[in-house]
Amino acid sequence: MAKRLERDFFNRPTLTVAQELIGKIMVFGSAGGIITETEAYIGQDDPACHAARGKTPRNAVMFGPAGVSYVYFIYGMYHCLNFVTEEDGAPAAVLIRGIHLIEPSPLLLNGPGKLCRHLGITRDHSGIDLTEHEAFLVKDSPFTPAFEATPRIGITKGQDKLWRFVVRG
DNA sequence: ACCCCGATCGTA
DNA sequence: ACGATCGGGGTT
Repeated sequence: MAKRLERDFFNRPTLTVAQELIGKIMVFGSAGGIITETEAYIGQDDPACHAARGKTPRNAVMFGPAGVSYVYFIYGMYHCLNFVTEEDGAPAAVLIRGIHLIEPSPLLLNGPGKLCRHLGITRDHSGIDLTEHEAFLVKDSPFTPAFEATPRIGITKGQDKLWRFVVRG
């Protein structure tokens, strides 16, 4: 039985967490699957990070403790799911861009908007402590897929950084 | 009060 | 490669 990832997993450098999340299992209600694609967004010096221009009501949870969900609404129609990283006070998070769903039926959810749409994740699911919630969590797994690093998708600033991690093949 | 733009997606 | 789409965050 795979073990839940605790706060000490998320409370580390964001690039480490983003890479190690590849292959881990996310559980959301009755849905569960393998994380296949992530992106790192790190603090004030990352122009693509929502927290680049300081704390606002929207990005406030990024400034809080690690292991908490951060869901935002974008393009007037999509939601995107992140996991907060780094120590309390340091704004950073990992965007979950892809999941290979296993339960209740196999399905590849590639793309953060599609992922949230299919699972029914909205801003109501932002600010949830994944180390405490009984039906929203991340579990360890026996998988350690090979992955590659690329520029992040859909951003106009910070394209020089190879902070997207995606399963190879 | 309001303006503007985006961590997207699907089709071409 | 590009246009549809539009809520709401950030600033006035």
